[in-house]
Amino acid sequence: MVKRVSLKDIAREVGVSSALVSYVLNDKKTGRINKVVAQKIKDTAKLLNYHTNQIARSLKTNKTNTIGLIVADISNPFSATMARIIEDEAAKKNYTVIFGSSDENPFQSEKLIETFMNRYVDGLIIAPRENTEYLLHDLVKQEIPFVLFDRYFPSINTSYVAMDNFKASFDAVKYLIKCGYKKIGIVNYQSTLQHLNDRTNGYLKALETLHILPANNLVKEVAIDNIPVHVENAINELMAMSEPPDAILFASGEIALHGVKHIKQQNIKVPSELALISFDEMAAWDLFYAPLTYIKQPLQKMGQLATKILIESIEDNSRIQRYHLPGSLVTRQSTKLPL
Amino acid sequence: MVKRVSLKDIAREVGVSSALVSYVLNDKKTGRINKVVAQKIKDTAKLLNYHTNQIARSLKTNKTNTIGLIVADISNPFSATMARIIEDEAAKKNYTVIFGSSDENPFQSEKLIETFMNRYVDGLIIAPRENTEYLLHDLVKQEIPFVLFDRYFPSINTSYVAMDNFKASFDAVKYLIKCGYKKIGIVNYQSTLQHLNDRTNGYLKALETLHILPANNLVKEVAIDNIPVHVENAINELMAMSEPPDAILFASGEIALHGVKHIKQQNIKVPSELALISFDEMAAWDLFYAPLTYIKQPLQKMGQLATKILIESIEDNSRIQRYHLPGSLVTRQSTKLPL
DNA sequence: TAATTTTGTTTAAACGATTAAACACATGCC
DNA sequence: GGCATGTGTTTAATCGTTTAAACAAAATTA
Repeated sequence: MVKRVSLKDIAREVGVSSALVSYVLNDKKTGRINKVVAQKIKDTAKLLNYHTNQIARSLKTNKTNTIGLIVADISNPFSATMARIIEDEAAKKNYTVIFGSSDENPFQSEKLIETFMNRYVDGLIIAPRENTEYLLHDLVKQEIPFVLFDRYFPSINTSYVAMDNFKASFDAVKYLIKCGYKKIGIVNYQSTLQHLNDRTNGYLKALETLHILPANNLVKEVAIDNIPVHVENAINELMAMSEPPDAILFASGEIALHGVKHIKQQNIKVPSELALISFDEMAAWDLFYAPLTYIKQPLQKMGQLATKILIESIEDNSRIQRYHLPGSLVTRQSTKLPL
Repeated sequence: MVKRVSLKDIAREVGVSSALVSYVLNDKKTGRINKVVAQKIKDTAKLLNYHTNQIARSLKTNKTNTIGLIVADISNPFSATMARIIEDEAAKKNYTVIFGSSDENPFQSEKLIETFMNRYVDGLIIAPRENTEYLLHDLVKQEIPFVLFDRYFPSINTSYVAMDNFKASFDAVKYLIKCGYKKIGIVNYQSTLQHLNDRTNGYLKALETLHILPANNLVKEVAIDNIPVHVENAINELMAMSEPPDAILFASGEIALHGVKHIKQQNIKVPSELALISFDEMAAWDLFYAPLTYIKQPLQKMGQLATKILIESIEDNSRIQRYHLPGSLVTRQSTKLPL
């Protein structure tokens, strides 16, 4: 690699000390510096194609202007979209993003956090996986700024940005009932994550509120170790019931993807035999013969807010902020029109 | 933020110089160091929860163990999948990835490269956008290791990893002909990018080889400024011809997505009235009533190879390597069976 | 004119690691 | 006993910035 230009090189060229060059290029002490000299320094910097060595600056200032982003898996559309929004928001404020996929694996999460800390990221944005509270407690103790998004732990004293999953679920089920569906099932992950439980709870609350008996066996929870198979089984079990559901709420896009594939294969007619609603927006919903009604997460807002909160807490050490943003139900042909 | 433990802290604790601590923790001069002292240093490091300050190390060694990844848009599935593969491969070799989306915008590309260089990334993996040859020439001149992927410029003397787009297209068209289709159209981007031209060229070559007259107006090129609308128009034009095509090859998943949506809306029957093949694997293909036949890119191999080549050229300054990896055609219901 | 203030710039230490070279001491050899 | 060699550790410079403090000269004030 070609040797890069340093402050010293500019200083030598202009015939001043490198301190002065630093002051000029950082617009400090502007009142006192000779305008002519300042201009000459700036010109020379441009001429020599000087660029700050961020590494050296970081070492001195203890600030890297870097955010670490930890998602479940950057290759899934939800994470990727989030990454893009965070990237843009961070860039606006002059931060760069390094990312890692935790793969729903606690060791991996720990390793990522360690890597990021060794690189002295200024803060972290994390979609935490199950059973990683201990890691977050560590972060709190070390006073490292971080913000959770999508998922959160009520017990941990930290900022987060999530959708109001309870209400989104509640509203979706209310809509199904309004359409005339009577037996509504849900397929969710088997998980202790609060945001997923909120989805089931919102579903149950809606049934209760609207005086529909929730049949226990209409709630299916699938293990994350082999989603396609578990989802198929869940649907088979639901449809094999003596009184099978007339509508299903899928608690994530991933679950719905496999669910819809299977339903299509089984020739179950949507929405006449079975109505469907899914969490998350996906391109795939549009290609199904009955485009899915889905719960749209406010990704843009979530990403921007998370980034904003993080940078605020990096820069002003501000207080904890928690948001449950409203989702919106996008109604389409996988559900009938309301009665 | 809580003060972190440095080499000096360990040195003080153990009662040795920080140089010795550095030697021990980096396993250097192992032959000469007193085993007892070495162990004590290691124990103390663990006890104090010491972690190398990568910033300081980087400043001294001029090595950041960081790779900069520049994709068109991290939120699109192709880029995101690639990012994940590169992340994993890089992590294995102890590199971290920072990413940026160029948005098919040359200023943005330039800015990203600059940002990454200021952070002294050890090398770059780039899916370059149109008209950015000048940036890459700069990188070559500055002797910064980089590898292109997906896209490449024949004129630039650099390593790259791409699919053999020409052959993939050729094979897809050959397959369509084998199935009995006679009038085959293609919808591609309007672009000077070699890998996209290869797709059209492979298509043309296949028609020529198999003695099918290529009708010029069966080749449609859409501007990237408003893909959905341009794709709709292209399909409308194709289908309004006196002898409309009986098969269409979509040169990207994005184009196909909008194409299929429109075809479905227009009630054109697939594959009886119109057969479809798309580049790229997408979850959406499975939900269409006639799951798409598609050209699967060897993403895993491309990502791993690109990362491997980059790290090699960072570490051993190795020579240029260029790969055109074979794609594979996954045949499904959007094309009839071969005659 | 001397003291004080202002203006413009430099000095030097620091951030936390790496590493060549120096050093001190022990051991082996003739 | 003297010299070379080996063993174990330290010294000190360096990477490229930032920044408090010092300094020198010019301008202002008393």
